[in-house]
Amino acid sequence: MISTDLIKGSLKTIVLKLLKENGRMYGYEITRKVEELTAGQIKLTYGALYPILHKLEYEGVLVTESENYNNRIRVYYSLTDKGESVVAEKVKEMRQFIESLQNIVNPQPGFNHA
Amino acid sequence: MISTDLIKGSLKTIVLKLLKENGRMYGYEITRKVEELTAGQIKLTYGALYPILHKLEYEGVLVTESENYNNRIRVYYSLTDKGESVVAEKVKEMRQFIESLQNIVNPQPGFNHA
DNA sequence: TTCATATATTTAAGTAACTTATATATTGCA
DNA sequence: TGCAATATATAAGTTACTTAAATATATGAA
Repeated sequence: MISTDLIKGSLKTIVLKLLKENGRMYGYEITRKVEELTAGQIKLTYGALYPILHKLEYEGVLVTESENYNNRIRVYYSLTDKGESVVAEKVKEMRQFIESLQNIVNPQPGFNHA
Repeated sequence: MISTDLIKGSLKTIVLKLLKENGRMYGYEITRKVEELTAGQIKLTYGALYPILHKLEYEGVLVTESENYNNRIRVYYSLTDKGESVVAEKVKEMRQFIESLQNIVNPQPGFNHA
C-alpha cells in the first residue's frame, strides 16, 4: 500500500475519472475498481469515498439514481454536463502533476543550469 | 500551478530526492530547484519547507552545516546514511504511486474483467 | 444453524500536512 | 528611496482525509 499522505489529494480526481470511463457506478463498486486498477496499491476507504460523492452531488458534478438490488440499496452516481468538464480539468491537472513528479524522480542527468 | 491538494503529500519525498541528486542544498535553493524542475507547476512555500527540514533533521535523516554568505546565514542540509535509505524507500513508493495514477488516467482500453 | 465474509451505505470525531500570515535582515537595482 | 530578491523561522488556521462505529442483507462453510 502506498502511504495515505501521498494519495490523499488525488482521491477526488480518481473517483471522477472512473465515472467518466465507466458511465454510472455505485460507491462500493468504485472502491473495488480502484483496487483493481492499481493492483491494490490504492485503497479508497468508505469514510473518504461517501463524503466525496455526497459533496460532488451537492455541487452539481454528479447525479444519483437509487436502485434496489438483492434487497440492498445501491446508489448509482454519474457525471452531469458540469461534471464532464470538471473531470477534463482535473485529469489535465493530474497529468501535469505526474509529469512534474517524473521530472523529479527521473531527472535528466545532463540537464544543469550553471 | 497544480492544486495544493494534489501536491501536499509529496513534498517530503521531493525535498529528499533533490538532496540526493544535488548533495547539500540550503532551503531557499530547494524551493528554486523545485520550481525549475517542474516548470513552475510545483511551488514549495517556506511555511511548508522549513518545518519539513527541521523535522527531518530531528529524525536523523538530514544534518546541517550553517555558513555565512554575504552576511546572510545559509543552512545547508545533506542526507545522513539513514537519509539515503529513507530516500530510496520514498522514491520507490513515489514511482509506484505514479504508476497507479497512470493506470487510472490512461486506462488500457481493452482491459475489462467480466 | 450459526458464524464469518462479502456486500452496501452513512456519519461523527480525530489527525496532520499543509497554507497563510507575520517577523526579521541584507543585497542590489532603478 | 523604495521595491524585489535573497534567506530563515514559526504561530495560527484549514481541510482532506483516517479511524471508528452503526446498520442490514446474502452466501458459503463448519
